[in-house]
Amino acid sequence: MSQVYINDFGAHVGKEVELKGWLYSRRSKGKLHFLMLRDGTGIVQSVVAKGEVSDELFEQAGRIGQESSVIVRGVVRADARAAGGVELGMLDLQVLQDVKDYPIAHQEHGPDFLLGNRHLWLRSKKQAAIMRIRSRIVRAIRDFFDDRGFTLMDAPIFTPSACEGTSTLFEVNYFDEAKAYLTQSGQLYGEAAAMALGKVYVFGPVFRAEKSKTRRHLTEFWMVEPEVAYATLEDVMDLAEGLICAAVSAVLQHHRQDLADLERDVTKLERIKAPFPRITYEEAAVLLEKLGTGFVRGNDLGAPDETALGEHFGMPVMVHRWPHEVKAFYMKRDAADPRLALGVDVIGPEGAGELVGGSQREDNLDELLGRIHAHGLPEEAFAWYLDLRRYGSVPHAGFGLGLERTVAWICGREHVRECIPFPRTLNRIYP
RNA sequence: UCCUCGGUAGCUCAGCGGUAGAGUAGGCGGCUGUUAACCGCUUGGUCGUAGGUUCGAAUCCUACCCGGGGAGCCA
Repeated sequence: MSQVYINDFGAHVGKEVELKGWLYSRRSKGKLHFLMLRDGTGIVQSVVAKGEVSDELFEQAGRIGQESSVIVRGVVRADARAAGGVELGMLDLQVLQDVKDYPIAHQEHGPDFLLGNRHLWLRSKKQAAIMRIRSRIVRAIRDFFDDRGFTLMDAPIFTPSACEGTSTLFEVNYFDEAKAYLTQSGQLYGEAAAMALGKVYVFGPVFRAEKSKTRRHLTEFWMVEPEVAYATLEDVMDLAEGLICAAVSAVLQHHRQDLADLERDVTKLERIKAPFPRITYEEAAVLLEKLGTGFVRGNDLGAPDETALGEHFGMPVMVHRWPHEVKAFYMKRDAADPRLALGVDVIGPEGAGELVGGSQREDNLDELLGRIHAHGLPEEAFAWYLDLRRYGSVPHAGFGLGLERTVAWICGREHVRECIPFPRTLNRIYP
């Protein structure tokens, strides 16, 4: 007899199966034990009745501790009294390891405790659901780009200098003489790749040594960064819109149970459909002044501003054409108004914050050189990047989407640190 | 870096000058359909650390350490 996974139990009603997993929890009632078993694909109730199995097995089923590893043989049966509609009538129990004093109980725990026990916390129902959804979103992202003829062009993690010249970087020794930095963005390399392959995307971890400790920040997180030759700002706004819709729809299609376990209000996800509202920074400013968030015109959007915009539209909203002062040096200016940069932020609803930041890139060599100097950046570090404007420069654009923020939004989680297997934050590098 | 809140049993917390508490987890016993099961009993503590005030400090004061949330910056 072969192993059957819990998420396939529905197709095995009436059959004898073998479940290989762990004891999630137990409720006992005299001559009846209800063992909640998990195997990584779900949780199912297994029922053991005294008299139907050996006394020894019954006693053992009532004694083993939470997270004991077990192989259970039994008959799958439909029963409305069981959560999920099916349960396993236990016939035999093999205990690989009987566990005592598993640290994480089925009760509220504080974040410090849970994060310190992240290696175990991942076993809990909601955390497992988030990880499955994260995996699905990654797959949806890759499918989205692969299906559109993009080439995956991963950027280096070690870089000789800052990509954007703004964030604080993690410094590492690169053998004896050189210093290297952990990348904060693959974008500049993505631009080189786009000049070679046309449509590309970079997908990997990035690192920020900012001393940020908020529910939206990690020091190590994943970002997908498409870059498209001959594309305009409007082109990549379409692309970002399509990407977000694809991710949401893939999760809705494949993860109803996980969303239910997370108590996610799916009606809010079901109405995420293109087109997303597109407003200029100026229009956003007028709206924010009306909403009274304390927004100061000319500044970047603060977290309360982003939340207010998200709530106002109930949909990801694309804010484009920003004052160039608040945006990065590589963004192209708007020909219609040179005070504006051709950048776009996609702000998620429900307090998700900035999911995407993108722009049309400056493709003129002299403009870009001037911008690098104006920002006080070392020209020599950008020599290769400037070459892209010397040899066949073309209009091009791209964006970066923060994976954990997207996962947090779709899963309805408050903290991005629940949305990556092992989060790295300002105060935490363990486990 | 700044602002703010907190650190008491394995965990979640109450206690806020006068004998260290509850729930939960763990242990023992009971219960044939439980859904965070329930009922009875029970083990479990350098009250973050170091000073200080006081007859007496978990409680008040000071410093430090650790963590949460937020600002700035960003995805």
